[in-house]
Amino acid sequence: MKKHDIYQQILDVAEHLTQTRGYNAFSYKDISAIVGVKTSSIHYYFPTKADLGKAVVKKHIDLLCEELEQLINNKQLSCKKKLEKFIDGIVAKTYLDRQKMCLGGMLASDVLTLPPVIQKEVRLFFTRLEDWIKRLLTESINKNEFKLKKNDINNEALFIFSLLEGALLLARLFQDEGHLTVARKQIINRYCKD
Amino acid sequence: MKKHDIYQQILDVAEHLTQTRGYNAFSYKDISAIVGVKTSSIHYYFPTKADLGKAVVKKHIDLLCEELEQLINNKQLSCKKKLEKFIDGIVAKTYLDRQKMCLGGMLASDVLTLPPVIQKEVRLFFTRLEDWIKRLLTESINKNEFKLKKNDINNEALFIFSLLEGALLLARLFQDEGHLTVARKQIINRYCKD
DNA sequence: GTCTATATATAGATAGAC
DNA sequence: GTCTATCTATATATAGAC
Repeated sequence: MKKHDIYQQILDVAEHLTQTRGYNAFSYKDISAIVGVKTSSIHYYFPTKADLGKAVVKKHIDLLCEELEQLINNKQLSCKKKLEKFIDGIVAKTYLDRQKMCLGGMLASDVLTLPPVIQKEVRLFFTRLEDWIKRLLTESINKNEFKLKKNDINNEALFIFSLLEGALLLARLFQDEGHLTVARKQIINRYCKD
Repeated sequence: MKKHDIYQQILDVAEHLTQTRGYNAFSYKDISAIVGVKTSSIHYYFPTKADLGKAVVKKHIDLLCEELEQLINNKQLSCKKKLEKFIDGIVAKTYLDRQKMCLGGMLASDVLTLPPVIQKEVRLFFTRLEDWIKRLLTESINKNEFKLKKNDINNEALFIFSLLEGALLLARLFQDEGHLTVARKQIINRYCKD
């Protein structure tokens, strides 16, 4: 049962504004101007801005996790290929798409000003992504693909996301994809020298 | 010739609010409540918020660069020690100090909403820091300390700052210093295995 | 320099007609 | 569902008295 079109449009616009301007730097009026409905109509779908913000992150997580599930289950691909596609997918949906920042990273920087319900969703966003990476790294060990010890998996996940978030942030600031290509190479070469 | 005490207090409070809440999430009223002067008095020192924001970054850069200049000129220290002190200094002044975010990183996430004059200062912030790191890496090559090629210096600087900014962002989100200890170890071990 | 008072704009949100 | 109209709060900013 698909929600109303306007509902989805509002979500999409709010997502885009969050990723470009940040949660505290867009208003219902901004959405109104783009979608073409009055702000009171937005309140009909999302009574408060916290409701809207929460829905944005939830939808974002669901879509992303669905894609990642397909990727990790693809039997045709090596772990290296999966890791490459993971990184390339993120870059394609952020920096390369109108210089958006990562939704989670954007909200992370505003974390102290966010309604608690959104804070929780942001942490969930990264927890889900980190869990995915840990599954991939585990698979790579079992298949003898990556040079890596089981004990290191947790720290490697922290490393990968720290590097990616920072690279996305700085690539956007300087409008320079270099940060991202460097980060990509560092991550890939780290586990597979061949 | 030292500026008035209130002037400095306003700057300090604005700096702190920027690093914790972000540029768009604090107001003159917030500063007023902490410093104990009316908002109109703040306008006396900083006519517009853009003036205030610019002054905050400028002062921040100046102080930081002064410290870094002393550090790099210290003949007693190895390059490894200098790099360690660089990282530890940043962490001490951000995450360990009331869970502040890096000033540059915080403003970088808001970059599309900032007055152009502040955008320029934020880029300068990172340019200055990257220049310092490049000088250190060059010194380390000349002294045969780090395993590193001259051609790699630019990319290594991008790598270091991406990793640090991302680690600061995620450490704060999860209130977990682990991201920072992992980042520190990755950077140090990268250049000196001993 | 600091204050009171005020101007102007915008924010999130609600009531009620259609 | 969408609108008009309105409310209340807050933002940045200015004028002018002290």
